[in-house]
This record gives sequence, structure tokens and C-alpha cells, in this order.
Amino acid sequence: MTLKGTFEPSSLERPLYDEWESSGYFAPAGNGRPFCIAIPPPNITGRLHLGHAFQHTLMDALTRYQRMKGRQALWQMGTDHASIATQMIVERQLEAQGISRDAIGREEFVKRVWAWRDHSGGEISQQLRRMGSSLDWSRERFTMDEGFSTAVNEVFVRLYEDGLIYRKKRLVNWDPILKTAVSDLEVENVAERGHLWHIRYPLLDDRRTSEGADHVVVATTRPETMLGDTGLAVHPDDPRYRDLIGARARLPLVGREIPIVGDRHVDPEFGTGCVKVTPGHDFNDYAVGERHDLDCINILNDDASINDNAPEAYRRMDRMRARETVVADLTDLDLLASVEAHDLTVPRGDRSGAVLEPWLTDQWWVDVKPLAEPAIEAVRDGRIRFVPRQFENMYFAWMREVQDWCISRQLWWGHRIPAWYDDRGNVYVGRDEGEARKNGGVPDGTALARDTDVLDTWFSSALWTFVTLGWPERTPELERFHPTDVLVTGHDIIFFWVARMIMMTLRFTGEVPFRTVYTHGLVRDAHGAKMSKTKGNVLDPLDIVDGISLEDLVAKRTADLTQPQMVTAIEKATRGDYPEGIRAYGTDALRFTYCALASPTGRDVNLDLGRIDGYRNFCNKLWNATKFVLMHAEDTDPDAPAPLGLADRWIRSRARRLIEDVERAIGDYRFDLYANAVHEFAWHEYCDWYVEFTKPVLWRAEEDPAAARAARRTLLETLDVLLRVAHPITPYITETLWREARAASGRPGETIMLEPFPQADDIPDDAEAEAAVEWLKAVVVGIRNIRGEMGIASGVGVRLLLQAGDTTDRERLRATETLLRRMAGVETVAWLAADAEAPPSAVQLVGELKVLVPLEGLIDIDRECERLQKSISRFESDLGRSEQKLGNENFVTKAPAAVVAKERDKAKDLAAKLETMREQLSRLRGTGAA
RNA sequence: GGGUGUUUAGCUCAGUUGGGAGAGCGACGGCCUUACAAGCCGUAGGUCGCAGGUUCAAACCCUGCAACACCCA
Repeated sequence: MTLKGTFEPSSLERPLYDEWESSGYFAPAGNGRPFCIAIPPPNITGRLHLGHAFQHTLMDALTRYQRMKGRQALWQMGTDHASIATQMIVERQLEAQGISRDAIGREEFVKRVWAWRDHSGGEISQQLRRMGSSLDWSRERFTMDEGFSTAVNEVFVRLYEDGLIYRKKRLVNWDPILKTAVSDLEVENVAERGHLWHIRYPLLDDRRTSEGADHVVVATTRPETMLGDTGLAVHPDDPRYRDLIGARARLPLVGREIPIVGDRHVDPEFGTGCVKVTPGHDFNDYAVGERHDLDCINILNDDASINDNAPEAYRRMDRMRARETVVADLTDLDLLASVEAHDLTVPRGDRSGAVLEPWLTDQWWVDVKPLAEPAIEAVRDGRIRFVPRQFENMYFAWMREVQDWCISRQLWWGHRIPAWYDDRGNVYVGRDEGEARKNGGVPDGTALARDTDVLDTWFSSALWTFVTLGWPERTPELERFHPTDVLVTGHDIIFFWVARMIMMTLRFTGEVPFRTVYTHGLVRDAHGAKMSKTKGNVLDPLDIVDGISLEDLVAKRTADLTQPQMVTAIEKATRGDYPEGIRAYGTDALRFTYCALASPTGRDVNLDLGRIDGYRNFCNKLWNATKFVLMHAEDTDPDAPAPLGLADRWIRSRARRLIEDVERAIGDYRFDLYANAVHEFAWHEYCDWYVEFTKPVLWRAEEDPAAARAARRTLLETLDVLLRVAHPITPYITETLWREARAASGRPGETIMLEPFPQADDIPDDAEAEAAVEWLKAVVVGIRNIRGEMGIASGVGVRLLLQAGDTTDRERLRATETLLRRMAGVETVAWLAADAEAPPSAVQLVGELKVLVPLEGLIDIDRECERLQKSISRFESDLGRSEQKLGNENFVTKAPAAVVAKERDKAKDLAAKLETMREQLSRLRGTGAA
């Protein structure tokens, strides 16, 4: 029995997933306690990126682990229609063909989006499958599938009936490119350089300022909005303007008479202390206007051009041109007092990048406060726990200040709002038109028109955990799997999604949506830069899995850019970062890397290919270790006794420790510790030591067949444990190797996926074996150290002398001598009497035991003296520090007795070692001189 | 302006209730030793951001400062 070929991830991974899927392994099974994760539904906007792959790896690891622990594990699959983002993609594609969406109409447009959804959804599924995700595809959902639409209507109607959804005309954030309202969360406040224009507003009725001027000066960053001014405001306590409250001014360019009001919200420090009030185009001014009963004039069209409420000269101008024109006209009239540079915050749409305008429109709103209170409580009382914890503060802070949520969007792609209007503008809400009619008592003859708006995409995703399980039906899945166990997501969508899910789920199921929220950071490139198409530094996870040539990568990154001038820079950076393209690392290596990088603080992750390279090597190591095991696996006599040797007992005990460590790590969501524990055990215990220990036994099996049998069985059984422990992280290679190993051991088992996760208690804790092997390792490392530093070639055997050991040392040598000889290249071993004169030797201490390698014929004495001097200096400084501590009376009296005792032991040990080394040095020097 | 987080080896990061500073990668030296050169053996490298404080004892606790990142206004 041997493993064929070499480790080639792609040929090994591809066939397995199909087999798992068609065998139905991903569906929840058995009678164990249910476990459920709902995938954060990827947007159907395009292909998945490295951040998705990161989060999917963690979810899959958790799901596979729980499945192996015997739980009915469901990882719920689904995708999100992503209203705005998807509509933009399809619109752009149509534009490229010279088609506008208005030209083809709503129905045809929506049809094309569905076609896009099929395409993009297909790509996403393929990517998820290649990453090994054990999702239950048979239950896949989409936020616009039929059941989801029913549920969305249900929720909308119930909230409306409860008075928590209402329609109202008020200022919203308006995106003049997308021509839709957006919510507060979709606004990005960007710091930009701008100007502060100082404009003179002439006073009426012969009023004067305290300084005698016939006008006031107003500072503004947006002069064009003066066309909609309906007042001026000053702080009521401001001595400069106090007396002008109640006076009137004439609005330049427009001619309107506007009042001066006193309002405590005016900041006297800003500009001149006198501000213009434009209730129709500024959130603060709107509030000022309401307090002082000022008119509200809308001067903008839906594309942010000036409308007919402004003077003729400015109509139909874009707002930026209007600004220039207004400033020029004011200059001509000598009404522009001054202009200065000014930094300001500009609100931009997170999707379109357009500068948003506060705009007065009718929109649908959710009254969030009543929903927020129970949602805050659920986190406060611990029914929901955030990992890492600090995100709870962010959550509380936002929830306490939460504003009403604008949920209507003037888009075509999304859930149509279930509201109808008659020709007098009365609104009727219902699950369908019939119900709306019935509720409103609208006779059949009266025509109703459905609201043309759609809902914010987050409205439907807020229902994700319970609607995917069948709500509003009371399905068995809903009973069994809800609340879900853990939500794995980025901290960037805590407000958009996590908070809203908690609110909606509590409202409609009375349950929390999940018990734990695990938030991870963003995946960035190796330099810590955020990945973006515009910057041209994105990677498709499959480019890492399957590899990609430099030319293909450059082509991919420079295609379809919104800023074609970036091509040269992107190409240069790409060629610099990946001079030879990207090698095929395989899914397992990428997954292992993700786990190893999942830090406990939830901060951003810089994905470095060098790191992946190391973990690909790790997969190769597993492959070769298995190859070795299978080469020696043949057990001709499976019933014959096989008493375990010291090394066998040691590795088994270490395997027990591995399981314990991993269980703890997963319980704490410490994927990094999990990965490290597997790596450390597999490479540095199993491969570096145990496999080497078995070689002398296996190569001379005929000398001691029982020992060889014990080694074979231990190799196989420990490998089996290791593979099962590693499987949730690296599913493909562990499945492949596990099947080979199982075949060799003759034990049944179809797939590692459904094997039980190893249990620590099944393996004895063997402290004695661990201590003995630690001793052996220390001696071997000591000799290797001498060999390395003295330049003794690996082929040259050494004579080993031991001195000053106690009975335990002698016992341990007896038990491990064969291993010691092989591991350290030792030809002969002899004990020297404690008082015997040793030949000139290099020395290493293991406790009190002196490990001596005679130097004669091997190397020169000076080199050893140098080496000795180095360790003497190290011992001296350590001892110095220790003695200083012990000399401090406060330490001795105040520190816990155990700490003091430990320090005393340490000092004693160091002193003894130092003496030995000094003796050794002077003896060697004497020899050298002679 | 308010808040949160980060600052540890050349790089990327661990460091669990305060008690002898760690890993991976990289670097350097030696090895194609019959699973693996995608490997093996060995070595070097850190005033733990800065300044104070608490303590017998601080990377860890407290205060202040600096830089960077993100969130909110």
C-alpha cells in the first residue's frame, strides 16, 4: 500500500466536492443537538472576493466541526438581491450596449436583472463549492424568491398596522445620480477642500448693524443654495446681532424678503456668526425653519439641477455651474465680501459616490426606537454575545441614538412596496391589492395604482435567519434550527445588518436571531491596502487556489475600469507584486492561512502570499507523512499483541493534548490557535520526532516484531486523529489521506466528514512517557547543537559520553538509547564516573547531566572555548538577575512562597551549570595550551 | 469634536488571572540522511511606541502624550 504520486491540490480537490454533495453529506442528519449558521447572503453583484472566502472558511470550519461532534449541522445557503448595487451593475452593462433603462422599461429591465442573477448566482455557487463550503444546497434561498417576497409583505403590513411604518414628506438624503433616497447609513462623510464665501445680505427698513453697516455678512460653503433661502439666523445672545432679531433682509439675486431669527443652535464662532437658512436643502436649516415657521422652498430637480422655483437665469443649471454663476453674479453686484479656503465634510453616496442632497420628498419610514429597545436588552442581558466583546459598545452607542429608517427606494430592482393609491392620493396597504382594497373599503370600480418604489435591500436581509427557515410558516426547520447559533460577519455591517436582524427577529419570532456574533476584520492585500477594483489590487480567491499567470492577472485587473488612466499604474504594481504570477496553492492552503490569520481582536487581515506558501508546504508535509506511514503500514498479523513503546505512548499522549487545545480554541473562536496547534503537532511532534523514532523500529522489524507492530498501529491511529482534527480547516487533503489510511488499517468508514471528532478522553494522559521523551529530545538537541556549531558533518558519527547523571538519567538512557543513537548520529555511548577526567570534549547540560562529545579528530578546541564562553556569559547574566531578586528582602517576604522557591531553584541550577561550564573551559584551555 | 482599537524580532502577528519575551516567514551557516529540497539540522536578531505611576515584581494594571487605523457627528 502506497500513496501514488505527489501532492497536487487541484487534482485532489476537484472530484471530492461533487461526491460529498451528491452523497447528501451537507444536509443536517442524525438526532444530535441542532447547530445552525445562516450564511451572510452574498450580493449577486459579481464574483466573491477574498473577504468572502475568509468568512466562508471560518463558517465551514465551525460547521464541519459541529457535524463531526454529532450535531445536526445546517449551514444555510442563500444570496441577496442587493437592490441598488445590482441595479447599477445591470444598468452599466446596458449603457455599454447603448441602451438606457428608460428605453426598455421597468418590466424588461427587471427581466434582464433576473438573467444577471442567474449568471452571477451560478458563479458564486461555483466559487463556494471550490472553497469546500459544506452548505446545504437543497435549502438554498434568495431574498427575492417567492417565499421571501411573501414574508417581506407580511412584515411590512404588520409593522404598518402596528404604526411602526409610516409615509411622510421630509428631508431625505437624495442621490442625484441614482435618483433615489438612501438611508443615513448609506451616506459616507468625506473630508474635502472647499471654500467659505462671505456674502452681503442688505438689511431692510433702514436697519443697521451694531457697527453701523446697512447689511449683514453671511458665510456659506454652498452659495448656490441661497436661491432657496427663507431666513437668516443668529445666536440670540450674540451682542453683534442681538438687536437685529426680527429685522428683515433682502435676499440677493432673488429679491425675496427674509426675516432674521434668533436660534440657540447657531454657532457664533462659525463664519460671521450670521448664517443663511435654507430649510429645503439642509437638515439643520430644516429644523431651524420648523422652529421659526419659515417657508421651505425646493430649488432642485431630482438630478440636482436648479428648478423653476429659482429665478429664470439659473433654471436647469447643474448645481455646480449654478454655484459658479451665483458667485460671479454676486461679485458683479459687489455683494461678495470675501472668499477663503475651508475644509468641509461632504456627504457622498456609498454606491454612486455622488454628492448627496437633502431633498424634500414623500418616503416610507420605520419608527425604529420601539424595535431598538428589546434589541439593546438582548445584548445587555447576554442572550446575544459579540466576539470580540468590544463591538457591543459600538452596537449600544448606535442603537441608543438610532434614527427612523428610510426604507423606500426609487429603484426598479427590489421588493415592490405593498401599498396602493387612488387618484386622490389616499394610500392603502395590504398583503396584495385585494386585501388593500378590503382594508380601505375601496370599491371594485375605483382604480388603484401600486406604489412604484421598492424597499431598501436591508429590509429583507433583516429577516434572513428566520425566513430562510420557512417563516411565516411554522416549519420543522424553524422549530429546530432557530435561533441560529452563530453569525460570522464583518464588523462593517453591524449597523446595516446585524442590528436590524436583531430588531426584526425579536419582533416577529420573539427569539434572538443568533446567540453569538463573531465579527472579523477586512481582508487587505499584503501591504495592508484595502482591496478595490479601482485600485486594481483585488484577487479572486480562485486565483490563489488554481493559480494565475501574470499576464492573465494584469488583464483581469485592468479590464472594465471606471478610470482607464489607472491601467499603467495597476499593471506596474501587479508586475511588481507578482513577477511570476500566482502559483496554484490549493483550497486547503488558503483555508489554513485564513484560520491562522483570524486574530482574536477582529482587526483587519493582511493576506500575504508568503504565508500561504508556508501552509501549502504544510499540506505537502501531511501528504508525505501519510506516504511514509502507508509505506510501512502493512500489518500481516492484526491480532498479534503490540505492547506500546515509550515513543508510542508519548505521541499518543501528545495527541490527547492536541485535542484538548483544539477544543478550547474552537470554543473561544480562536481559529488562529486552532491552526497553530494542528501545525505544531503535525510538523514538530508527529513528523520531526515521532516518525523519526519509528524508523529504527520499522527498518529492523524482524528484530522486534511486536515493537514494529506497535509503531505501525500508533503511526496509523495517530495520523487518523490528526487528520480528523485538521479536517474542518483543510477538508480536501484530510479526506484524501484519511481514506488511504483507513483502507490501510482495514477499519470501516466512508468519509472523514461524518466521522466523530476525536475525543481527548479516549487517549490516556501519559506524563511518564512525556517526561522521558522530553529528556531524550533535550539530549538529542544538545548533541545536534554541538554538531551544528562545531561543524561536524552529518555523516560523521560521534562518541557520546555522559557524566553526573542520576538514576533517572540512567534509566532514561536505557529506555531510549536506540532512538538517541539514530536521532543524534551517535556511534557509541558510555557513562563516565562522576570524578573521572573526561577527554577534551564539547559539553551540553541537560539538568545536572553532562552531555560530552569528545573533540579529538573532529574540531579545534578554540571554537569550543568560544562557544563555552558564550553560554557562560549568558548564564552569568541570568544568575546575576536571579541573585539580585533573591537579595531583595521585599521580594523574599512579599512574593508568594512558590515564586520565591522557584527563583531559588533557578539560581541554584544556574550556579551549578555555571560552575560546570567554567571548569570545562579551564580544562579545555589547559589542553589547548599543552 | 466624541468613541473604539492598534503600536512586541527585518516582515506578518501571538503573548490566556501581573512572576524566566514567542511563532511563521525572511536572514545567515551546514546538509540531495532510503516520507518530504514544498525538505532536514543549527544560528543570529527585541530599551515590548514615549514619559510617569502602582507593585517585592509590569509587554500585561493606572495616568498623560505621540503615531496610525476605523466608527460616529
